[in-house]
Formats: sequence, structure tokens, C-alpha cells
Amino acid sequence: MRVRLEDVARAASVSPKTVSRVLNDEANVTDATRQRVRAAMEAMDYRPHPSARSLAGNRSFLVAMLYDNNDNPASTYLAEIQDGVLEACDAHRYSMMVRPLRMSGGDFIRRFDALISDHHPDGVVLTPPITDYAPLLKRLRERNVPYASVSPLRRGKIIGVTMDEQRASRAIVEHLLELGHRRIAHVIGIADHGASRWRLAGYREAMAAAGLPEDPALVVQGAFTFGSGVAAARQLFSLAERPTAVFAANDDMATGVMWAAGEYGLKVPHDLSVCGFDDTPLSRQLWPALTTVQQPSREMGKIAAEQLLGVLRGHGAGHLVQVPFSLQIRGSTAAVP
Amino acid sequence: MRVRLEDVARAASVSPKTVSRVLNDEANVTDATRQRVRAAMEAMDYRPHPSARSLAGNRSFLVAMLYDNNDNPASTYLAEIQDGVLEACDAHRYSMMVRPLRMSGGDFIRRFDALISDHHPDGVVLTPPITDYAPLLKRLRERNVPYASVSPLRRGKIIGVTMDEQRASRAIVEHLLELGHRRIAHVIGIADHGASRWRLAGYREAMAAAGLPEDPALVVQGAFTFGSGVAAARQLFSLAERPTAVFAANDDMATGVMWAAGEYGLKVPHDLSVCGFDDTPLSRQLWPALTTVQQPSREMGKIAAEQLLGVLRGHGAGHLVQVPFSLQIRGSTAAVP
DNA sequence: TAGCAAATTGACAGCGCTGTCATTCCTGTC
DNA sequence: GACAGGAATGACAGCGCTGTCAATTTGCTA
Repeated sequence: MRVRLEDVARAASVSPKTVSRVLNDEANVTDATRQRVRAAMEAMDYRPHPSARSLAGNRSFLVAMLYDNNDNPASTYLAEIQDGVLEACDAHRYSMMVRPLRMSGGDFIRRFDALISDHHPDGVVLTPPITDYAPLLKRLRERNVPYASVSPLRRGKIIGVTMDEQRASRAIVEHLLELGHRRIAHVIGIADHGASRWRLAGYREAMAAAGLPEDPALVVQGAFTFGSGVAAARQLFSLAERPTAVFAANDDMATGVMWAAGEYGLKVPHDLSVCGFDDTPLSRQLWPALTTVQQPSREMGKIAAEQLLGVLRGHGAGHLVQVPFSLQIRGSTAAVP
Repeated sequence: MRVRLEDVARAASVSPKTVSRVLNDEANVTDATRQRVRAAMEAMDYRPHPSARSLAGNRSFLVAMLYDNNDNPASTYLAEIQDGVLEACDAHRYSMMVRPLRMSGGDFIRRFDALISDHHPDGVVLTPPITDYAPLLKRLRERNVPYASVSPLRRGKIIGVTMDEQRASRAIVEHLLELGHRRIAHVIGIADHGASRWRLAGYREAMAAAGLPEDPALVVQGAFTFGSGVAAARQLFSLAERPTAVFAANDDMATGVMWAAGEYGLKVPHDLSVCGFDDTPLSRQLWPALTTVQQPSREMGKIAAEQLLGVLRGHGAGHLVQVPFSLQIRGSTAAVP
């Protein structure tokens, strides 16, 4: 039979309410009592019933991780974030659920409301690109649901985690510049995603700092997908004066660029240097391996969740934590011939 | 304020218990009453409180999806399964949680018990390779937790979903045979995984059917990872008489084989045909693209969850459903020179 | 050592549902 | 038209915990 809080109370010779206090780390329990209750819990392997706690306490101990399953980023990226979020939730004995939430279609607010009413999460972790969807943020605030964001575009009072993508982007372009490249192309991601903006800004910054005027023909639109990388590269390779290096805003597109290079008989890195962003497992498995920027995604998920849990547990306001990036210089970039 | 079951009851002029019956699709409610209650629920946008239902009814409406985060298969594979499971759960208004469960370390039964006691899932979906871990299955039965498996090794009374991997494997080797290959190597996955066994068996079957005696030097052990594919390939390429084709038990290893081929100056598919298994997104992004077997992973997750939910909802025993595979013939395989 | 405020502990109701069992309402039969 | 038997409905307690507030104990001060 299940061990209940009442059983623990009896074993520790205190009232159920006191056990509850210990369980929830509340104040006003003497150390001696706390010890005794803890020992009893331990001895009986007591497991509080989540539904009972939730019903009586009007909180669910549930964190929902939301992602956009319409134009979502690479699944490995999300999987890593999810892993980190889960780790943090586990550590604080919260449970986690993952929920896709298509931003397209007008009824997403209704779907979001349904999600909240159906599952009552105490808080929400937002992943790109839905970190920046204003109507959703507004609704979260209206419904008073705490949330933390992974790589939000807007800063302000947002809590969560970011990386300085612009600086990372600049760094990788500087790497190409150091190799002697001057005609460096950039393949942009989906236009309104924060990631796309920062990475483009970093590219421009590096180019400007090197005194190179922007050539509009070298900056082409992509959509974060492999196919869009192929298309962008074809466009670039058809240019009268071809780039000697391409920096794609993510690894999937960079892979597309390498693929297209094969089509055009261009050897990477001999005829063309290619670099990406994200350090997906894929990037290491290409031949040659892809020069890219490593984001600590798992860690970022964990940090975002920890910031949220801090708020949920009443440990103050929470912050927007910045994590470091690291350049992964691999075989796909080389000195200009 | 929240709409409660009692409010619906008042609006429909019935007792709370009757509303409960309608909510749970129970018998012994006249159609007229049922309609009236349903209308009231709709009108008031009633959302049952999951914790209250769970507490009173002694069921959680929760399905846990378990995976091994120690030597787990490709994360895209799991992500797709997860997606399918989630879809099925949503359709039946169950919630889903994902839980890593390392099989290594002796205390996994304890961790499993904790998982059950902490979250009270009504049922569990098992993904490879933990579909076949006997002590876990035993414990599931002891604790009377219904479960469904994705690609279980053992059949029997198991419910869930499978694919005829052996036949698929045989088919892809036959494809190589038709191209004129005779020295066909196989890179095995982690030894005790069902996937490894079936794929090896299919390879052997095809070779035997073609009248080719097995050359032990051509069958090398891998571990489902990219790196193990590289290592296996190096071993194969060092052979006095090299294979003209390599069938790796999954795409990651096949990618490793292609990578090693680059190292050895072997052009794929001209000097070497390579094929894999799984049809990961990666396989389409390689140059040349990888010939492989497509598994409908998302669909498989959905089917496994549906079988489980059928049991949970008292709709009979559930089955082990078999889904079809499809060969994806791409650029990495070609006729022997 | 009495007297008071603050800290600690406990009694009790109730969170929103469902299980059990009693009651009422039908339907068909003789 | 009375009655058995089954279908439909409802009354009520209770799932396991926490919020509220009252009771008790403790630690100080005078």
C-alpha cells in the first residue's frame, strides 16, 4: 500500500501539516523536528502524490517546454535543449512536458489557452523562434504564467539564457578574413528569427571592420533548411565573380552549400571555404568536417529552466544569463588559394 | 474563475456524477442527457482539472515515454518517435512525459520505481534498446504497468509496433547484389540490440541466397556511432581484398564509412558503394546522398501509443502492429566498376 | 518569575473530481 | 393495472494533500 503523508506524520509523531511544511521547505519548523520528519520520510520511502499536492496547493509542479513545430530549428538542437530542461526540472522535483505550438494559423492563442487550461503548468520554457512572438508573450503575461526564454530576440525584463550570437558570427567571419578571404558570402536564415538577425549583423560588422563594402549579391536569403542552402549556393555560384567563402547562418544550410559545391565541381575547402553555425552532430560527419560555432544547447536549456524554477520557487526574479560560444575550426575552411 | 464540473452540472440541471459520466464516456446516460451535458460543457468551455480527476479516479492520464540516454540511437529518431507518441496522446487527451532511463548502473530498477512512484503514469512506451531489457519488463509486469514497445526484439504477448527489419536489410543487400557487388561488407550495430541482430540476419540471408559464402573479414563490429563507422571502415579498407560495397547497420555508421572512404581516397560510389539504415535527415544531405531504408518513425511512435492507449481505455488487448519500410535508393550506391 | 511577542505546531476544512451504493424512472409482462 | 427487472440518476464520502487560523510552546524582558 502507498505511504501517505499521514503515515509519515504518525511515524514522526507530528501533525500532517508539519510533515507538509518539511516537504515544502517551509519556515517555522525546528531543526530537530525537521530532522525527525526527514528521517521518517526516508525510512518509509515516502513519495508525495503529485495530484494531491497539485489539487490542494493549486500548483502543478509542471514546467511546459514549448516549441514551434512549423518552422522549427534542427531537431537535435531541440532535443539537447529538452535534455537540459529535463535535467533542471528533475533536480527540483518538477515534471516537464514538451508541447509543440504552431505559430501559424490564427488560433494559436486559443491553442495556447487550451494548453494552459488542460495542463496547468506552473511555468513555461520558450524556445526559438517562439521566444519572440509578441501576442504569445502578451498572453503569458495576461494569464500570469511565468516563463523563461532560450535565445530571445528582445531583451528587457525577459529571463532565460542567451549567447552572444552576433559576436560569434563576427568571430567566424574574422576567421575567414584571416585566411585571406575577401569575397565572403552570407546565407541568411528565416528573416524574422533572432538568430538570423544577429548572425547577419555579425557578418556585416566583421566585413565593415575589415574595410570591405557590402556586396548585396553576396548576401542571399535562406530558410535554415538544407534545401534553402542548396538554392542559395546555386545562386552564389552562378555569379560572374564567385565568392571564395560562404558563411551560412546554420549548419543545415552550410551542408546545402557544400552539397551544391559538389554539383558545381568546387572542391571544399580548396576552391571554396564553407562555415556554418550550431555545431550539429552532422557538422562533424561531413567530409570535410564543417567549421562552425558551438552553442552549449543542453546547458542553455538547463540554465533557462533553472531561471524559471528560481522564480517558481520564490527565489527572486531570475536573470538573462549569457553563455560563451566556441569556434570549431575544421576542414571546411582554408586559406584562399 | 475556473469552471468546475459542478457548474456544468447546475447549467445542465443534472447531478455532478452524471456530468462525470459524460466526461468519461460511461454507459447508462440517455442520449438526451448526454447531449445536454455536452452542450453545457461546450458553452462554458469546461476543462476538467487533471489533478482532481487523477486523485479521485486513481489514474493519471499520463503516458511516459522511456528512452535510454546512455547508448541511445540517433536523436532525430527519438524526436520523431516522441512526436508520434505525443500526437496520439493528445488525440485521447492524455498527457505525455519523456524520461531518460540509463540501463547501465545497477540501480536502474530503483530509478524506474522512483519514476513510477513520482509520476504515476498510467502506461509506458518503450523505445529501443530498452524494449528488450528483461529485468525492466519483469518489473513493469510486477507493478502492473501497461506498456507498448517500439521495435521490440522479442515478440510474444508484447504490444506496440515493429517493422520487418530483417526483410528490409535483405532487400538493401539484394539491391547491392543486383548492382553486381559480390564483396559486400557489413558493419554491425551494438551487439545485443534487436536492430543489430535483424540487420545482420538480413545481410546473411541475402548473401546466402545469392550463393555467397560468408567472409568473416567482411563483417565487422560497430556501435551505431559515426566514429565506430569510421573505425570499422578503416579496418575494411586495410584488407588485402577490399569490399566493393559496405552496408552499415545505420546511417551514422554509413556516414562514418563514407568519411573514411574520403581518407582512403576512395570515391563513392565509383570505387565504393555505401548504404545505411534509418533514413535520417543527414542521409539526404551527404554528397553523394546515402542509399538507405526508410522507417516511418513518427508513425511508429503514434501506433505504439495508440496500442497502449487502447489498453488503458479498456478497448481490448492491443496488438503488435507491423509497418512497411521503403528503400531509398540514392547516389551512394552504383554498379560495380 | 511573571508576562508578552514571536516561533512552532496542530485542527479542520476543502481543492475538484469519482467510486459506491441507494433511489428513481422506465419498459415490458401477465 | 400491478409488478419485476433493468436502466438512469443522484447522494455522499473521500482521494492525499495544503491553506487558514487557532492553540501551544519558546525565548525574552522587566
